[in-house]
Amino acid sequence: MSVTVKDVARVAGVSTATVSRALRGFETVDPAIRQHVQRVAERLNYVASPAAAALSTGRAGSVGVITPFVNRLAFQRMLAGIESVMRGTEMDLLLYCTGDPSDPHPVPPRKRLARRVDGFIVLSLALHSPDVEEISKLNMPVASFGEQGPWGSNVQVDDRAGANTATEHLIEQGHTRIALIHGRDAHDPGVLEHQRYLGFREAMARAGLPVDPSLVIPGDFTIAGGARAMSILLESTERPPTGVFAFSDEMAYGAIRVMRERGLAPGRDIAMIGFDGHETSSLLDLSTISVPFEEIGATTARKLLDEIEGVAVGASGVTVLPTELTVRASTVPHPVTRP
Amino acid sequence: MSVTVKDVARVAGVSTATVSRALRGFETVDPAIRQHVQRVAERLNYVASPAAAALSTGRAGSVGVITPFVNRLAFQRMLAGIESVMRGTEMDLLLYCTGDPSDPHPVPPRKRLARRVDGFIVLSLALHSPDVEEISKLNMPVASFGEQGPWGSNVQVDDRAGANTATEHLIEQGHTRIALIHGRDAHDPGVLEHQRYLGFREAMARAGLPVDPSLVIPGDFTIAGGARAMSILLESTERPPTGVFAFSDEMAYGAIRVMRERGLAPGRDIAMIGFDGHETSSLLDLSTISVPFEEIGATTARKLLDEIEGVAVGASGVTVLPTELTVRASTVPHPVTRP
DNA sequence: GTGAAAGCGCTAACAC
DNA sequence: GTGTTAGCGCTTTCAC
Repeated sequence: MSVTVKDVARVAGVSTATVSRALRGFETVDPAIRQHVQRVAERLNYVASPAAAALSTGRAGSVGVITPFVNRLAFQRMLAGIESVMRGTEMDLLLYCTGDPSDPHPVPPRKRLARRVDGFIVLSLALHSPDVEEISKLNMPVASFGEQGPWGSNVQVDDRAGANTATEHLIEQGHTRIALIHGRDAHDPGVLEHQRYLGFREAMARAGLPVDPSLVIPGDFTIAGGARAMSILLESTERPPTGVFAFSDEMAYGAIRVMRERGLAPGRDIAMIGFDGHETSSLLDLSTISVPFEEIGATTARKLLDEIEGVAVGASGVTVLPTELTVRASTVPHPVTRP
Repeated sequence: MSVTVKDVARVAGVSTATVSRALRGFETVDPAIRQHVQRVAERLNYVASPAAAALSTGRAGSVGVITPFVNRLAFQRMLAGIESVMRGTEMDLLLYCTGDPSDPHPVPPRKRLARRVDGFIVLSLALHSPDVEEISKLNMPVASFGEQGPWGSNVQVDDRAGANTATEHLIEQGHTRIALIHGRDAHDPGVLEHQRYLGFREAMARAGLPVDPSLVIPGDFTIAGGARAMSILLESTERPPTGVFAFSDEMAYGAIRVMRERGLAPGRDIAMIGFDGHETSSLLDLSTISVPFEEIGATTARKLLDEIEGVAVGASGVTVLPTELTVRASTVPHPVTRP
């Protein structure tokens, strides 16, 4: 079918073993021969079959990225970071979408994941999701972003502190009636966003402010969901909030849209702060907690590679990356002449 | 190391061939035996080694997505579409970033791509890029979005018509001094955006309007690039344009940011229209040409699968997806009471 | 330093 | 229908 080691060996006048060694740059090969073999391989346009190599070595030569969502800005930014690291590697990048609660996965994850890769990068999977269990059963190198699972390597941001800061910021601006747009089940301790919820509650408690349950609305982490949440806040609440903290910039976008549709201006009528720090948020003058997602992706990827290489067997530990409060006009309407 | 066909065969009391056939649901296996084998495999937690299967069948069991950029909204949306199709498949999804002019790829693409996948989804690669050549040399199933390469299956949007419509829209609003923020080399016929450029020129010509070269600025398809372009338009031009057409929403975002920083409002002071129709554009009241990227991704993926299955050998042809003009306040400032 | 040969785990002829 | 057997293309002992 295509050119194999044998062909290269024959043409180069050496054994297949030597070809294999030469092409992988082993020191134990006579430099002259190595060069010769490489040249022949080049000329023959030889590329080793990854499948055969994988079968023989037991290493797949690739890593898998597992995430519940591909259509979120945070994912895109993490993927960019991962890609930038993997690019310098010989390894392939596989993408697995799973854990999306709305998808009753037809193919059981284990079957998809096992044996195909040398390790996994797990992004933002809920801790108690069945997939997490499957993955850890696979007993392979794993590096994750989000809550630390039953594996060693993990990257986090201090969601709790970030949420705390965001809430404090609203409080400092004089708001006492603060609404929360969370994702799905912020109250559930097994869920990623729970940390943010804790941070929110803490800040409120510290300021002696009550958390009005009718002001805590799910927004599904999407723009549309954020819009729905804001509609609820504006309609079905007798007394609307004066400040809103959304657990993601995207939900804040939706909320802002709804506000505008009703002639309300973020920052002037209702203060709004998001979480994520996406680039588009600066255009909307949205205050937010900036999260270094690109760096998160890159760091997670590097950790996984270390684990695979055996550099950090078992655990390269937890890395906590900082978040940062970015203040814009949606919380602090500055007196800029804005025609 | 782990459980293999042999183990299953031994436990089930049949041959490895039967195991293989049973597990893949062949009709030629006694239903009772098939069930039995499946049960045993299940109990043993057996998962076939993809590497071995690939080596044996000559099929990799995966498809590769090739794109020059991962950090663009358009890519994310196409990827979401691709993923939604691949999810229903047994195939893996590999991601290759290449063709980014700023990256002197250290690993030659051919070596990365050959033999690893059963086919490629090629997104937005410039026609004359070396990668395109490499890919077609590989002689594998390919489905692409963008300009039609030397392969059969292709998905496009009518960029020319879209750009035409956008430009016409500005002209209809009474603009005669219209600036263009393109990506890199709109003049180069081998480049994707060239079609948009043609559409722009046509509309201008038809209206008898001149294309002022000093109003044609590259923006690199990024927010930052769009901002730079707008700065140039506002500063180094004696007479700024009254209307701006950006070849991507993202560049329009940057342009809008710069306008705002100078107290200018899109739609009121300068009309602005983008291209892509991303969700965030509605928040910025940005008029745009909406492109169905999710559908593009899904359609391209389906075409590739067809090619791989042999359903559409050689060429499933070209599919042109429609774009749509979305008018918002950045070009038609409606008299809405906007406090 | 290099070659011969035995796998890696699966599939596909071919024979029964 | 099912089993036997010969690979798929590479890597890797183990001799030399």
